[in-house]
Amino acid sequence: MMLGIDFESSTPIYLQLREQIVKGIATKRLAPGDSLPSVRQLASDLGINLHTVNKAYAMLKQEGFITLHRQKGAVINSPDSFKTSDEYLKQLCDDLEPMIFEALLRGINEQEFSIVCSDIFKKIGGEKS
Amino acid sequence: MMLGIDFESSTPIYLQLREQIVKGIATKRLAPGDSLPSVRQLASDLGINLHTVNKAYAMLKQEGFITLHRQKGAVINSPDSFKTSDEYLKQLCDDLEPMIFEALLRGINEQEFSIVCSDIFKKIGGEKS
Amino acid sequence: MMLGIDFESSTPIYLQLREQIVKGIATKRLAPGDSLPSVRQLASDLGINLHTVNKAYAMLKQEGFITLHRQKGAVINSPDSFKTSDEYLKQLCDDLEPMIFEALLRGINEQEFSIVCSDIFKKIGGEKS
Amino acid sequence: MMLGIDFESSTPIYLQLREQIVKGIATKRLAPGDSLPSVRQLASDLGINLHTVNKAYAMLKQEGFITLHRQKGAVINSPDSFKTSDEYLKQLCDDLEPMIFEALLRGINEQEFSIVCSDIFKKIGGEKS
DNA sequence: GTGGTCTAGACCACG
DNA sequence: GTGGTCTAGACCACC
Repeated sequence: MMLGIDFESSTPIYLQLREQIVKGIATKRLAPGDSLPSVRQLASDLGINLHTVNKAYAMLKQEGFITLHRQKGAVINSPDSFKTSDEYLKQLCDDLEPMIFEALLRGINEQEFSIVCSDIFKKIGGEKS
Repeated sequence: MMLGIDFESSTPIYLQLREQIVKGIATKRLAPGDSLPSVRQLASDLGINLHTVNKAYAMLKQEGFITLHRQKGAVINSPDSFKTSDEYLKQLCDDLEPMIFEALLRGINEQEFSIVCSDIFKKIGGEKS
Repeated sequence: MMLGIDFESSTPIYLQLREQIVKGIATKRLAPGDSLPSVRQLASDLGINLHTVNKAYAMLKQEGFITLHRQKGAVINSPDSFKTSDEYLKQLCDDLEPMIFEALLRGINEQEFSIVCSDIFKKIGGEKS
Repeated sequence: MMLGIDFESSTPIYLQLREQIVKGIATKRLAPGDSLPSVRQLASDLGINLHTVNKAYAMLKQEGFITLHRQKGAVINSPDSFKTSDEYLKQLCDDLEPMIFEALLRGINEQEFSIVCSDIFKKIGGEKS
């Protein structure tokens, strides 16, 4: 599992970490039961702070994506355990809305926006190695 | 023009302000040529500091959405002037991608995601009063 | 003499006014001895404040470009009276230097910069109607 | 890196700061990858407020000249990333034009103006130590 | 009256 | 330690 961190990005490292792992699960490169590297391991691999990895793991745990075992470290949960919640759906809409407003303002209509999304889905499909 | 600020939100006030104004333009409630309240006015209306409003206005100006007029204050630009740029499109994809990964992970497939977007577009259409 | 003011520009109106008049003299559209409109006249023509025009005229006078007569109003001086001063030359260099630094940084070399200047001179030649 | 601020100047401090840094990069005294002092550091060194430095850095970041790194502070970008844009070229002409008009008016012809520019380029070459 | 600049001091998120 | 955000209050240029 390759984790690429962009140290110049404005999105915090721990969030990038979380995103990458989420991405790994979504694309099946990380299957349920798989273990993530230990906090120390990953931190030293990426050259980042322990706390940063910890924060990402804690977040993933809190969201139900992984389970933290004392010995086995971080383990990917079964996808069944984190189905769509109304709460999440609402969050998604709230995040999407301002993006769509801006897209509209920049001359992107519903159809074009749909194509952009579709392209991303396609790209993901291709990555499902 | 109603501007509602959520002081509890984790997104900075000046960004909320920006979003609201972008929204106002996208829904035609703010037409090209319309004036926005003065920095001081809006700040006092919202009970926030004038610098915060200033920052939002400066950003909108920099993005080409408004023009800071000599004494008429802030004026909405014509939508023709801020068409889609490749740069923006790339940004949009980069923002969208992690959201889509997470949606997938939570059991939302492409079609469902599309419906969510579509619903937002519809909602916007309705607000275009 | 057409004076075009850009109310959206960030350069103050009185400076735009000054620039335009300087331009008029440089391109010979305003010859020595010619009169400028009265302060009141010009202000009302352009829809701007009296003080603004006044400020521009005062500046031009102070620089020796025009003479303010009580009755005849503002009159263009002979070009002989405002020859290059060392002081001006120094000012010019100081203004030019940062622009040249930035040009360099943006990949414009001396020759290209020279062409840009040359083009402007050519354009001016053409306007000398 | 010597940064000299002229507190008497009418050009804002944050712009002077920006100019100086641009100058530093153009003359290679600041190479890609080099770090700038932290906002607080520079502010205290110069005896100015940290917000003023911040504004300059934010501007340089927005222009693509530097990257605000997570903890390494501000880092100079590679010059490849900020090549000439049409937009910039237009801006340059607009800035240059009035200066050239005034130069003409003060008896400086195209050739002499060219020499002035050339001298500045030479001077820069000399500073490239 | 407008926005632009500068200062000062505070809190927070990130690492 | 870093930068990002917000507040507060001041002065200035422009109109």
